[in-house]
Amino acid sequence: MGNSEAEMEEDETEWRSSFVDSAPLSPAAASGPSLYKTSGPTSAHRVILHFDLDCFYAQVEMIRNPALREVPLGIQQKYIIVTCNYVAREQGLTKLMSVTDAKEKCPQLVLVKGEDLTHYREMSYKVTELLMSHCPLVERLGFDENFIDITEMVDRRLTQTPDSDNFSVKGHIYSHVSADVKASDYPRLAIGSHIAAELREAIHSKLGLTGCAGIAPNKLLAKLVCGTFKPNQQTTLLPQNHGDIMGSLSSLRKVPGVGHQTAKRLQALGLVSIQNLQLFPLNDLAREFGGPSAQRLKNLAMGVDDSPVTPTGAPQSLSDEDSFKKISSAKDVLEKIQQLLSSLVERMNKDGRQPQTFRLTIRRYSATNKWFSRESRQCPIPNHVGQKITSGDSDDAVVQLVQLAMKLFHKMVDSRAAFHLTLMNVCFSNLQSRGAAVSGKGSITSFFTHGTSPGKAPICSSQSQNDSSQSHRRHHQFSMHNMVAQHNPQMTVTAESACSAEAALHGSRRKQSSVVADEDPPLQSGCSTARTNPEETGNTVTRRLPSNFDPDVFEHLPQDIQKELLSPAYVNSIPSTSISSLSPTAELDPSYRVATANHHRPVVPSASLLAEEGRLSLPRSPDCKFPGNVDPEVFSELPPDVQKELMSEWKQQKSVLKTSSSMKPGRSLMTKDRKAAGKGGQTNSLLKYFKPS
DNA sequence: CTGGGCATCT
DNA sequence: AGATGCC
Repeated sequence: MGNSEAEMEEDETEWRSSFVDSAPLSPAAASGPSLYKTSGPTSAHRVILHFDLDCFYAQVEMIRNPALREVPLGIQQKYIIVTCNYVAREQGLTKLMSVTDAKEKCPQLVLVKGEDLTHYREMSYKVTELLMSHCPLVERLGFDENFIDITEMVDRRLTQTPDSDNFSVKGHIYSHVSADVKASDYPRLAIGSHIAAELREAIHSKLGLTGCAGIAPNKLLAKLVCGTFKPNQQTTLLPQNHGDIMGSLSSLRKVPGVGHQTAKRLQALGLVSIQNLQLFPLNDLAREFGGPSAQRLKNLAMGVDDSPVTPTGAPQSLSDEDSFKKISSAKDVLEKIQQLLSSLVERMNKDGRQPQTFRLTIRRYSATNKWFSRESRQCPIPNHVGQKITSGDSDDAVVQLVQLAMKLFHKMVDSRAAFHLTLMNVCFSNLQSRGAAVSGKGSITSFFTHGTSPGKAPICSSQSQNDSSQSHRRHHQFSMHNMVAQHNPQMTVTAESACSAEAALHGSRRKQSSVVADEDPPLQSGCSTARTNPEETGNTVTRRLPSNFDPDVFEHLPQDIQKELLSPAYVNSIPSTSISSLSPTAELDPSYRVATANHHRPVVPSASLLAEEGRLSLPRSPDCKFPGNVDPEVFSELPPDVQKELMSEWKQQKSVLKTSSSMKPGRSLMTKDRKAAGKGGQTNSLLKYFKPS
């Protein structure tokens, strides 16, 4: 593809505007041209980083035991080497090699079992948080990769960098010799490369990990270019080489987003190479994949990827699984479930959120398709069981969950007949934060579960870290010191970093353009929300309030209730009548974005309080339905304990036994409000994934 | 002798 | 619930 730079850029712009989603361009693209249109075509583009840690599991193990650095090391899961260090790679080892093959190639190979992901998971989240402390738009991809949208950070630096003659590009430049490239022609990529270098250095100095970075205008290209120099190096992709890097891929399967199945279907159409797909008529492609998927595939082949960097919150599900040669007795099933649940419940408890749904997955043995065909069944978790998880009554919780799991198991497997399982998985999902609101239409019916354990969900207030220049140091008692200080004694991390990371999460599901508005004043017209949303121009309390909120009521609440109402999960669950820009100082201010309860009744205190007072707010729960012969009025007069018991029994009948008699016509459970409740509730507790233990 | 997670879409 | 995809 001999496209000149300008042509290539034009091409991509036209592709974008002519099809794909008609969504507006990225915030920077929308706000950029007015500020930077003289700086060339690249100004309208995002700057995206992709980070990929080098042989991540092996690095973690080498940190835990430095002696391993000098030997060929493989991380073993069952019979597979999932990754290995570079000493081992020099001897021909690769990822996902069987232990047999690996030992053959490298008899002195040292193996460490890596089936327990705890340490990797913890370190993984430390990396994500460290990145977030510099820039809130971080999206995780697996445990060892992160995307970062640094567009706004770049733009900010650009305005502060008067001297465009001193630009340089850090690290490699794809298919160029750095000296041949005039960095000032690509000021934003050049700045991006410096930010990438700084972030890599931060990860190295504070966490002791090395990794690669790719700098490009979208996630696809950033990921592809990231891998061109390994390990522990970084590469910037210039616009005139977009076509080159796509063309360099040896098969369509190398395109992120094209998996085994998609590659097979493409091959059935005669498409094997990138160019095959680029030239294939969209209509024909759409016949096979449907319009949207076809468009996406073609775009990918062209190196076009408009998908945003979507900040990853706390995980939406926690699961634990084990594979094995054979389980074929009910007793073994029960023991395996118990073992899996014990560890999962512990993790869930540390998370702090309360799971509403439980799922059991199995894989049956079959000579054909051995690693395929998983089956699962799921059901709601009775509230009193969920509370045992949250409250730390783990043993009891496990006992009851095992019962649930066995019921689900028997829905899939007739244990009177012979069976042969090779995998079991237990999963908690529909995770509900303490303080998360369950909203009916228009009103917010909230009930707070939990009550104590203040350390679990710290409410953070802070300001965002400036990306380079000035700093307003403000120290809060925060958890990041322990977290980062494990093996590197001299490092210090200010509380603001961690807090800004947390603050970023508050806005994680917000429109991207509104997320970054930190304390740097120079960013006047750069922030599109400041212009478009009049709510954002004012900082007074009342402007932040939803219209049905009464400030007087709020003021008279106990302080901890106020805190609950201000918690991010609760705030985020509000239908966003006002989208706040993420002002870090606003985070400090208790009056920052106040949530409201339905003001027809008093502001709802915590569920524990309600329960103690004997007023369980049952009818407000959307997935709760009375059997037809129960009078709600009568029910409400029952003692809370009895209410709870009845409720969970009904729920269990409906979901597990699935007897049609107890299933009332009308709405099925768990269908609405998924988004509001689920998404909004999760951000509150991501922090726990960043804390030690 | 092909892990153990996670997410999204349908 | 399952399929598919990412690591």
